[in-house]
Amino acid sequence: MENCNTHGEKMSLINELAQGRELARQLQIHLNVPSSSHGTRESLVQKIIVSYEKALSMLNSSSPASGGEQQLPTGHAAIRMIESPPPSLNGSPRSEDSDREFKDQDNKDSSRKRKTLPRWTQQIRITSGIGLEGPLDDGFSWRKYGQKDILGAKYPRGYYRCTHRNAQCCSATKQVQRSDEDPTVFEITYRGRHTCTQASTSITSAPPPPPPPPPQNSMDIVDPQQNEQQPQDLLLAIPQGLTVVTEGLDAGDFSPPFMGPATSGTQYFSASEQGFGGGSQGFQGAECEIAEILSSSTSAANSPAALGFPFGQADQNLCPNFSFDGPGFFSS
DNA sequence: TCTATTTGACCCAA
DNA sequence: TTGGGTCAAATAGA
Repeated sequence: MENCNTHGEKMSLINELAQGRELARQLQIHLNVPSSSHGTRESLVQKIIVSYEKALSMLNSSSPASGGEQQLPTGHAAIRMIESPPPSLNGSPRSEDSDREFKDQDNKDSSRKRKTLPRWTQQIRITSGIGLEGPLDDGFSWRKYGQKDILGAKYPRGYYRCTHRNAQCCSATKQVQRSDEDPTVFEITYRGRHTCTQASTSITSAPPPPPPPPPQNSMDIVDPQQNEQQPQDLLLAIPQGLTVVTEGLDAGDFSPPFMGPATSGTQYFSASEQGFGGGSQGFQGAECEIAEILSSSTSAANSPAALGFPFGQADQNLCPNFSFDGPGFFSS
């Protein structure tokens, strides 16, 4: 474990730096996109700063000796990364642990600790007519468990967890935050991975499409051309054409090079209704499996390769239909 | 009756 | 101390 921690720190550091670089690239791209919102740029700058500060903090205080816990001294969003440092190590016991541990018996290793789950973000832009009902439907059953106004954000953030949380101990959650700068853009932050089999079960009856994002470092690029869409209309009826951008921002355990530096820059998913229907099932099923694979690999895990692997393999072994390119995102 | 959503309160991390 | 994340009771809808 300690090794993992030490190694983990290193990885975290690397990830932070790589993330910073990625974000800088994104920013660069955004700067070249006239229609890119100011807010987006700012948020990128923020992320870059945070990222580098974290990296510096790690370096400064970094005596890996500190076994475990990757607390970031200066305390910013210490959050993120880390797949599953056992709660016990993670410290901060307290009533919380005693209480919750009890309740969250299922997800022991990811208890309710906020920072222990890997996170990654997708930005989804609704460009035209895909029905947007409730939370963006990514193929999984989510149950809303909360909503909160976020400081500085125009729109409240919705909190969702996997419907099968109890039944199948699935600890996946997601947060949906609509961009205040560009209401057509939804930032979806996924946490944890689906360990449930809902995908496979729901598949039998014609369900929806695909999935959440494989953690990966990519970009959040907004299609300039789509920018003209009107929020209201879009929200009511989104014809077809939804763009999804993922940022593996917080997936500390995922190595940046995952997608390959050159290509990772632009993970720009677009989906049409057609895309939804087709391949979605397989995708979905695969996704869940992937989640499992990831879970295991990440917890074991230190090797980026191991992380990248599942996708490539899953793609072929688990489900031929698995593809990021055609994943639908909203089902109706 | 069951399931999902809403919402106020609580707790934790920063 | 504050903001974010989660819980759980109340409520609504199927």
